[in-house]
Amino acid sequence: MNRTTLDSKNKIYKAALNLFIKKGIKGTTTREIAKKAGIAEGTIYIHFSTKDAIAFTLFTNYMGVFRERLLESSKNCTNPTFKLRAIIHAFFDFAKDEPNACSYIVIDHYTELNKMTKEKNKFKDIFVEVIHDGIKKRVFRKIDENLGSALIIGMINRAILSFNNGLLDSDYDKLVSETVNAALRVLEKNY
Amino acid sequence: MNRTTLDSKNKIYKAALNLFIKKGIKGTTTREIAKKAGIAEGTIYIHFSTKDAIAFTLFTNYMGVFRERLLESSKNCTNPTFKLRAIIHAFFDFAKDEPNACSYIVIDHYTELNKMTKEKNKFKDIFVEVIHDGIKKRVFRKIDENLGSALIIGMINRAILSFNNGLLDSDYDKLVSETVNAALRVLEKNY
Amino acid sequence: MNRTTLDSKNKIYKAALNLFIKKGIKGTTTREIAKKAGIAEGTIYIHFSTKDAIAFTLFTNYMGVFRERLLESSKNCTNPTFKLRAIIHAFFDFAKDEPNACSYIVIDHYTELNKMTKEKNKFKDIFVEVIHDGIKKRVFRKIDENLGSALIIGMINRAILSFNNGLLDSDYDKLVSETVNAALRVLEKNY
Amino acid sequence: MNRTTLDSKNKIYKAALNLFIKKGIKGTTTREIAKKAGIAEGTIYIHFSTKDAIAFTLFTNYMGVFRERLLESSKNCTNPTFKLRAIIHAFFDFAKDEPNACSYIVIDHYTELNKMTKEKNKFKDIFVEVIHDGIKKRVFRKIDENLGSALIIGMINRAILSFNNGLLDSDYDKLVSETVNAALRVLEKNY
DNA sequence: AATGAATGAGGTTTCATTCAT
DNA sequence: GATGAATGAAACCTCATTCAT
Repeated sequence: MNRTTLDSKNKIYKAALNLFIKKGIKGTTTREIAKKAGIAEGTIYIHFSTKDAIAFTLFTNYMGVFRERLLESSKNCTNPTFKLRAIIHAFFDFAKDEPNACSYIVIDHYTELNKMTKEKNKFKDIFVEVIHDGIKKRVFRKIDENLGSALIIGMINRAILSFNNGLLDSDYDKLVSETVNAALRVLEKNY
Repeated sequence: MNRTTLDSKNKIYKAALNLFIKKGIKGTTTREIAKKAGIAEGTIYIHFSTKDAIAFTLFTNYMGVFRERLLESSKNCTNPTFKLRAIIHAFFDFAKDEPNACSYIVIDHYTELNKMTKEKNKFKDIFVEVIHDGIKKRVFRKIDENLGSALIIGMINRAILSFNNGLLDSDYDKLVSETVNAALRVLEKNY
Repeated sequence: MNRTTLDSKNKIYKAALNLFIKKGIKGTTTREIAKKAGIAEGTIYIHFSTKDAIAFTLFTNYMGVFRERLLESSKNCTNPTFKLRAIIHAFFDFAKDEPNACSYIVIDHYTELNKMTKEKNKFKDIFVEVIHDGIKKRVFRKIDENLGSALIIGMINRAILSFNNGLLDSDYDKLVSETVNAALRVLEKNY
Repeated sequence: MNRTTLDSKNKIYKAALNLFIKKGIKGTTTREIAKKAGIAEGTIYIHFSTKDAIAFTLFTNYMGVFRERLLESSKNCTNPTFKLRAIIHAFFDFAKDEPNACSYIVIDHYTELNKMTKEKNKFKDIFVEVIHDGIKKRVFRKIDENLGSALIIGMINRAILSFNNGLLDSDYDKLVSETVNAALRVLEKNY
């Protein structure tokens, strides 16, 4: 792949992501994508077989990046509390660095993306494992690990969503530490 | 409105809701709605001006019902802890009684519904008020009330979502009490 | 199916057939069909699922009619010579009554229609059977029946094609009798 | 023209001919031609101005070759019967040596090629002349020469088509001699 | 009120052709 | 000459909405 190819492809990715999170996948037209990307409509089909293929590839690629960042962030922690904190920080960092991608794969597009991906919530297992480990090490209280993950992920999601919508007064760092705090309150024994 | 009218209208509501939560609003065609409702496509336009009007009315109506149920459930509680517990129970009850409506207005369709309603999260204020009251009464710790609401609502949402997707082992009552427990851990002082 | 439906559908059939024989199936656009039929482009898709479905249905329907006319024409003949004559007459009659249909299913569109129909040349068997019978009855000379059919059908096809293109001076009746004569020369013993 | 040019051009001819007879001219894309020829799509336009120019040139070139072979085969025959036999043999030989070209110019693509060539059936005159001569020499019976040509050409076409489609049991030599026999039965006086 | 065929604007996709490299 | 990404006109098809019955 040469420079030009990458350029066009990336322009499409960027434009499509932008539009998908604002108007949904179905709600975004190829004409809009092309216009926003500054290319011809036909060019889309050099790089992708269908409009949905853009949506799918965006999802898959960013989910991969997201997972890696979560895993990377916590790989050196042995203490479950630190590990959980690291993952939550990484989650918020991703939301800050790649707000569109984060909205797209995590926050908003549940229904439309459900049709595309069989392995739903492909990052949930990372939380499950941390919680599992924390329980085994008696740092976390006994709780269904899947429920624990759901509660923590739900808090993070909604916190980011509310922040992005300007509904929160806190600054971002405060938001993160408060969410970590809340997560530990939910999970830790001595609370 | 006579019997027949109501019948047709209700059939449309039911069919549309069903399809909207599965395929999204944009992803659902009027033909599909008519077919599922067992009526002709043209009949839809006797009762609604546009397809989006169905989506909007569904949202508004159910949001009204939902709000009422949350408010009704807690109107006799003075203790913030009991009040919060009551609201969460009402939330889960609504999700059980009207799973489609609940998915539609609360859980899934953030992006598509955003376009329709300016007053986002029209039930969030109920949580905000309870938390505000709890803090004033020194039952809950000091926390940005909007953040607190976001965390609690996020947990509930994701818990219901996970349950509906068959990802949790717990039975429903256990799920509810665990979620209440988690919410109180997040908010109460003595945790 | 009410009047209107039939009207639209028939208009589409007629327009499409007309264009298909002139420009080919691939060479005919849905826009042209709609325009010639005097309907909206979208209307086509109420009655047919795809453009190719029109082509296929046209082929199947007319091939059915054509076969029936060949069979009907010869059902009362026992003498193979008479039978063959009757079938050839029926062939030419069809070409005269329904020149477009005849062109479409028999004469021109070999390549395009091949893709649509597995049972190629669905009328060849009628010729094969007559020849088979004629050989058994010692009226026709021994010849591979499939080759015999091919030769006769080939002559008829090309005769009609040449006539339609204005390349022949003969009037139609002369053309038919000459072709019958040629067919019998090819097949009969005493020639 | 150097070696390379010829190579590319010939690759295009070969690939295009192959695809045209299978899928039609309209049904074949330049991308397919390029792929089958093992060249880039743009290269086509170095050698040909349009896709249709390939189709037209293929037709014209092969028609020239075909005519020459028919003429060459019979140039030393004075006897009309021998001459006709020679031409039919040459026809079948061409169909054997260049099956794709033969399919393309003679057998299949009547409709699509009609648009390209004004002098239709550019080889028909060869048959007309032989028949004319045969009639004059009282070897052939009186028959409209154009009709006679149509009948003979129709038989040959259909015989080859049936053979190529595997519908005939005869071997090729038998097929040829049977067709010659049939042609003479149609034309010769003493039949 | 109910129907469902018809509409036509607009969506997705294809493809012959161009052009910078 | 050769490449293949880019173009954009035009193809096929969809679908919310209308309207005659």
